[in-house]
Order: sequence, then structure tokens, then C-alpha cells
Amino acid sequence: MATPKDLPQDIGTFIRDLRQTAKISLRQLADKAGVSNPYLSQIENGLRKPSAEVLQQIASALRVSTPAMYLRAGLLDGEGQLGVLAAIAVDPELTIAQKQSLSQIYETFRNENSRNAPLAPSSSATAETADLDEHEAGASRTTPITVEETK
Amino acid sequence: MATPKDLPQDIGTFIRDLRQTAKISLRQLADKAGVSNPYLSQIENGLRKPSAEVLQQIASALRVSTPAMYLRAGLLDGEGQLGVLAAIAVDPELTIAQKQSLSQIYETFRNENSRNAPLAPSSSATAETADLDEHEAGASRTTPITVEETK
DNA sequence: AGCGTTTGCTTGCAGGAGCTAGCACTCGGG
DNA sequence: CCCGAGTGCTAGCTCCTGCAAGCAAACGCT
Repeated sequence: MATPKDLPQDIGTFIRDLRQTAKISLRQLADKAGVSNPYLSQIENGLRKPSAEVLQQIASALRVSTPAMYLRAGLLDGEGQLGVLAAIAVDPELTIAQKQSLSQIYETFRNENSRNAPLAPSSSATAETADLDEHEAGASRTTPITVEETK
Repeated sequence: MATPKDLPQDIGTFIRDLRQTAKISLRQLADKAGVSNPYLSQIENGLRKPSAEVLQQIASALRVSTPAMYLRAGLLDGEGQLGVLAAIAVDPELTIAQKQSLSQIYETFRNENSRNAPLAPSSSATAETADLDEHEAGASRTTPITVEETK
């Protein structure tokens, strides 16, 4: 487990700044967030490293979005949005088989566009290439090929 | 701290499903994720509740996006995340026609599941409305004004 | 002066995360 | 049969998170 010193951008300072901006005391925030006030003190002073749940509670009490808090704590790296594949994977309304089918169709479409991309050789192609590279990096993170290998 | 029993949707099962889909052993995933294999076993069997950092590592090893993993673990609540339809709509790698096709297929799948479930199509309409409202609510929940006031 | 309230903090501890060591089992090869 | 490699798991342990108890300081009131 990383020590509090390793936290990027000092989440404790971030929380204290937000709290002071909101003009509430440490105890008021602790009560509101449902954590102990000594622990909040330790967090703000960098003596302890709060869990994601605690961060979630503090974020809620400070009316800050959870992703923003996680981002500051280094628990998210700026990719806030799920890609299509990930959205499919977490959708509770699809069966596993449907998820795999949909993912495969998506991949097929995307591959088709990759092949057809050279057909638009102007600035449009440049823009698409840039998007492609960026999205491919994200796509490889979502394990679409792995899902296909199941069948 | 919530006990592992309280985890929504059983993150352990989710991880095991992904791992098995990827056709890698528990030890291979553990090595790749940088956690011990017994601990991964405990996680998968619901005996331990992993921290966000561990989830991040596992997500990376399974090539799943971190937000998707957090979502499943209940560390994010889906607010601010696009649903499948929205994700398709904003995907820069799809043509309009492909987007429409994919959306239609998704809807078909979802309707099939709604039909198979005792709930009638009204459930499908409700779900869509819920998604829309949820997303709007999510936007207002991010409190960008508060963050801006900090700086 | 005393008192009560609020504030932020330190200390010691319980419980749980994550690990090492190692077990039992399966499979394939000699 | 034996052996080695791979697999998933249990048990005992250390360390850290988050807490309760309580301290010291600041402030306002009588």
C-alpha cells in the first residue's frame, strides 16, 4: 500500500481547501461525511490514506463529484467515460451472449472504418487517424478480443 | 468498512468471469496484476474486499477500464457515465449508419430481455427514461462550480 | 478570574487488507 | 508407478485504516 506521501497532488490539501471554501469546520465535515473527525484531520494532514469509500463519502459531503475526487486521489486517470465496449460490458440489461455479439459487431464496424479510412485522404483522414490511435489505446484496455475468445 | 457480502453484483464473480473469458489462470492474472495469487483467490471467492488500487491493478491486467471496474465494485455510481446508447452516439469511430445499426441491435436485445422478463414493454420505456434522467442528474451532481471556487 | 463551547489534533487499539508459506489436487510425461 | 508443472486454495501473520477517548488551545460570556 502506498504511503500517504505518495498521493499525487496531496488529496488532504485538496479536501481541506474544499472544506474551507465551504466554510465548515473539520468536525462539521466529518459528521456530514460520516467519518471520525480525528481521522479527517489525519487525512487532511497527510497522515493517513483514505479508502475509496471514505473519499466517496467526503466527496458527497462536500458536494463534489466522486470521479473528481478519485481523479485528485489518483484512483482515476482522467478517462472518465466508458467506451462503447465497456458500456456494453457493464450494462445490466444485456445477457453475456448479447454482450459478446454486440461487442463483436462493434469491432467489425470499427475494423471496416479502419479499412475505409484511406478512402478519405484529406484533413478528414488525418482527424480520423488521430482519433483512431487514441481510441485504439482505450479499446485495447477494454479487452474486446478477450471477450471474443470465449466462444 | 462494508463486508464483502455487501459488494454490489459480486465484484469477485465479475473478476473471475473476465479472467476466465480471457482464458488465463488465477496465478497468471495475479502475477500480471501484481497481487498475490491467494489474495486474488480470496477476492474472487468474496472473502476479501479489495482496495481501489488493487481493483485498478486488476482492471489494467484484464484490460478493462478502471471506471468500469469501479462501477462494478460500487465505487462509482454510474452518474456521469454514458450508457451504451450514448456511448455509441459519441463514438468517433462509427459512421452514422453504423451507430444506427448498433443502437437498433442493442434495442432489439434489450427488448428481447424485457419480453422474456415478466415485465411488459412499459419496462423498456421506463428504463430509457430512467437513463435519461439519471444522466441529467449526474451532470448536475458534478458540482464544477465548487471545484472552480477552490482555484 | 472562572466556565462552557468549539476547534484541530494525538494516542492507542480493533479489525481487515494483503502477504508468505504451503497444502491438495489435476494433468502429462517417463 | 513416479515426478514435475500448473492450479486454486487455506492459515497465520504484519501492517495500515478508521475509530474512540481525550488533550490543548482559542474564544466568548459571566
